[in-house]
Amino acid sequence: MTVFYVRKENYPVADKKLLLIDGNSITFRAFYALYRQLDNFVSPEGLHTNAIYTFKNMLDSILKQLEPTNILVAFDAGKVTFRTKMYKEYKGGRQKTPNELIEQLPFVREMLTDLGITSYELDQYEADDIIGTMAKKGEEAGYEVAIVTGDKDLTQLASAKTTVYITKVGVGELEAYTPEHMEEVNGVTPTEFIDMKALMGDNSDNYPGVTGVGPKTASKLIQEYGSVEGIYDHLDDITAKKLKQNLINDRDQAFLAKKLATINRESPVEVSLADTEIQAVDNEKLRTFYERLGFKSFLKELGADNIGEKVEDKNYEYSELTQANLSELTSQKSETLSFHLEMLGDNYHLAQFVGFALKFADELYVSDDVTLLQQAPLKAWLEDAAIEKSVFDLKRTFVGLHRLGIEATGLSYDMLLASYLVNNENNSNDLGEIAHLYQDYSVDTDLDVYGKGKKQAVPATPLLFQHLAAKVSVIEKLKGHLLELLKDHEQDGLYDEVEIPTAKVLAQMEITGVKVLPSTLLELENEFATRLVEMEADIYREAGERFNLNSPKQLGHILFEKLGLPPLKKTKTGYSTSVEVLEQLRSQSPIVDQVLNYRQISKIQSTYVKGLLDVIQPDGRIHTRYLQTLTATGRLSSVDPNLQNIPTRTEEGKQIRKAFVPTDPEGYIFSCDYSQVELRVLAHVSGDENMQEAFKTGYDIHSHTAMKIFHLDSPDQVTPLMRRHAKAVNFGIVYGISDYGLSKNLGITRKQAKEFIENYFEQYPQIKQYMDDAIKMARENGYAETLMHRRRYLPDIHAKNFTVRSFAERTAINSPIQGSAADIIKVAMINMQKKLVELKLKSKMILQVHDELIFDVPKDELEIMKRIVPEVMQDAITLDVPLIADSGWGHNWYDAK
DNA sequence: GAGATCACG
DNA sequence: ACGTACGTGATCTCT
Repeated sequence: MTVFYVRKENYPVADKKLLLIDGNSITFRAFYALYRQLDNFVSPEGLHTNAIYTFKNMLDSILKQLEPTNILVAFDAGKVTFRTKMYKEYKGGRQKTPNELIEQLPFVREMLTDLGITSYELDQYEADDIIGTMAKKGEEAGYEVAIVTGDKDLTQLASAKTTVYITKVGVGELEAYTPEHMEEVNGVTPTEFIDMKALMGDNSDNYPGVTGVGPKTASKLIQEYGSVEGIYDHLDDITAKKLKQNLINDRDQAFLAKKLATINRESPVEVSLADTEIQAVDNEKLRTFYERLGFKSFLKELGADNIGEKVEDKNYEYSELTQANLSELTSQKSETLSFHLEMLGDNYHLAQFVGFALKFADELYVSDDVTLLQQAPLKAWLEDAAIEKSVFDLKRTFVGLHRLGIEATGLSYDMLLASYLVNNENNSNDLGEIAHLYQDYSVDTDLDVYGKGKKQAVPATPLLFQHLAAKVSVIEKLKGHLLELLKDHEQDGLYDEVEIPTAKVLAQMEITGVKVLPSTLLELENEFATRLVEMEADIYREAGERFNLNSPKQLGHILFEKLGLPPLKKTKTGYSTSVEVLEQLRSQSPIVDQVLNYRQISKIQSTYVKGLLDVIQPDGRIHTRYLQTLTATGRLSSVDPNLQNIPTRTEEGKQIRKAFVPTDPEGYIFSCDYSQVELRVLAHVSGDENMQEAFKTGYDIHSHTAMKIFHLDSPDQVTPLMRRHAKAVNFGIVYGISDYGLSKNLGITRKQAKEFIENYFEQYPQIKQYMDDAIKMARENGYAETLMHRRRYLPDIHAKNFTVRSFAERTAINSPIQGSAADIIKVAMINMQKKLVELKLKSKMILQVHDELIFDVPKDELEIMKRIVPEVMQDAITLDVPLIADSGWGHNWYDAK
């Protein structure tokens, strides 16, 4: 049987649909869609394949949506075209297309041929012109025409018979440009769109239009006069003087731009409509092609007959361990093993044990009886430091085993941590999902195996055992590749000396937990409950009715409709009632303040008082989990509960901290935090002499900045307001400042904010240099990097959309700073833990809050902790400026300041 | 399950 | 002209 890639039947001409694809544009999009996966998509022979792979996925999605009968994929032929002859700067000044992308283009075309799809390029012409010409041919022959591209230029071809589809963010979505949609978006028809472009010029194609004319003016002019020619025929009617003069000055440019913008619909294309008929798939060639590129999932799609033995077999041969045969293991020996402990659910402090799997000496063993782990020889193996163990999620494994009375050592490889360092974009912690990232489909996701929500359940034994066997096998299978990637990224040090040891420290912290007094929280609960009832009553009285205060919708109705306050800001769904808005309305009605107060107390009551009471364990302690492989910057996060956002900014909120106490009733909560760690990191990486000087001398950095940007001679002249402003600028710098953001934060005008920033850059010139370099580096490398080589990929740095690109640029500035600070405190934690053990102290590290470490300290260890903690933290790394850590202590967390 | 809000660094 | 501060998690409402 002949196989076609898409449905092929005999259609009458009227039902024929010609699909024209802009091959370069789609390949380009495909490349950047999986840009961060560049290193993971490499064929056995070393060719990058991310664009080819994504192209195929996009193609599938396009074909499914559009169901064409004929297809042509058009490619650009080369740099020299009739347009460059007309204007030699055409498309000049563009960034060079990466070689990793160029090398993939021929393979995209080869794949198309194998799939039975015609592709075509024409010397001297662009893909656009081929598409324009073929669309015309199609329309004339009575076909329905669909064009797919990532480039809005082609929308000028939209007509009653032709729809232009623009790919949206993500792989599959298309936005349909019909003539009607064009008018909605631009206010002009597809043909008029050419004239609009002629006036505006095109930055990315590098040709100018008329000075000072953007989309708004262009659209207005075209709506009025119909075309460029029309405008110049009626120049005298134009009243705006500047605009008129610009039009006169740039006349030649406008007419040239129109020629450049117009797609040539009469190109000498040698392809006929018959040539675009879909051909039979060449299965043999396609299979060879997929094998060559290492596309396992596509091979699978080709069907069982075609897969052969290339696709991984999901049937693992394993032995089931039982009480009866466990002793047979005793004679076995191995210096390394892979191990997986399966628990159902995220919270491994409480999760149900499901089973385990281990692999050593090429043998797979599985069991659903975790008590076997507590017996010989398994317990001894797990506790033997000389046996190196590979796992997925070291911390989870360590804590799980600890619950079984096993103190694991020799845990040396963690697939989850390795994968997070190599690429932290995908923050899944599912073994299956992560394996899939590396093109290994031999293990299913937990979602597929266990289901979710109410339907979550452990499957029948053979299925479960297969899953466990698959997991432990994949840990071992991908190990070499991941370790190699770490080396390539110069991340082996970060992995071995920072992340792996951090996981062990965190496991210890989580297991220790922190003692929280329910009695203190219960007292607060009563107090707040009374106050909340009173506040509610006051608000209802003021509002004249009862309503649900927690519903922003109902509150918005009361404030902005019933009471007639001015709605200052809107959200997607209605009026905004956020603090930002309410603070501005304070003076207008007493209800506003009442609502603000209510909100504050209500938050503390539900999230902290009640929330924490619910998670105190029978041992009287709270055991959070730190997520080590989640954030984009390398920080930790804390969940179930989050102990990194316990209130500190308001007095009522702070009360919560009184419930956090040391184990020893006479002991101390000891807290030590880095002073201005992010700014110090910035001073270091930027090498800015003025800022370094400030830190070296020990000035108050915000006052120092105030002196600098307000041109003062002495610190005495700095007013509190100046210092506050300077502080906001310092923070803003770290976030990748903008005048708008700063003005909003400080409630000043944009102009003032701009001035602050300009002064700042004048005074700290190397910081400006750092910011520019950070963006440049990210553009060149595709990622930003911390002091310890932690990466954050920033594919959006190439985005055309200003907002999207700007966000990536700010991230390029911020991530190395925030991330390096995160690296540093991790080192401090490791050294601190080591020190506690070395000195045989009973004090425990119990919490980390980004720049702060908190300890549970017995009474008689306070003095030594006061000496060693700040010292260890300050010595975690040597920078060009000193690191300073300040300590505080007390009989509860509230007093430890 | 998404959106709004607000707690932290 | 574009429309913004960087990084998180929990709770509540409402569809």
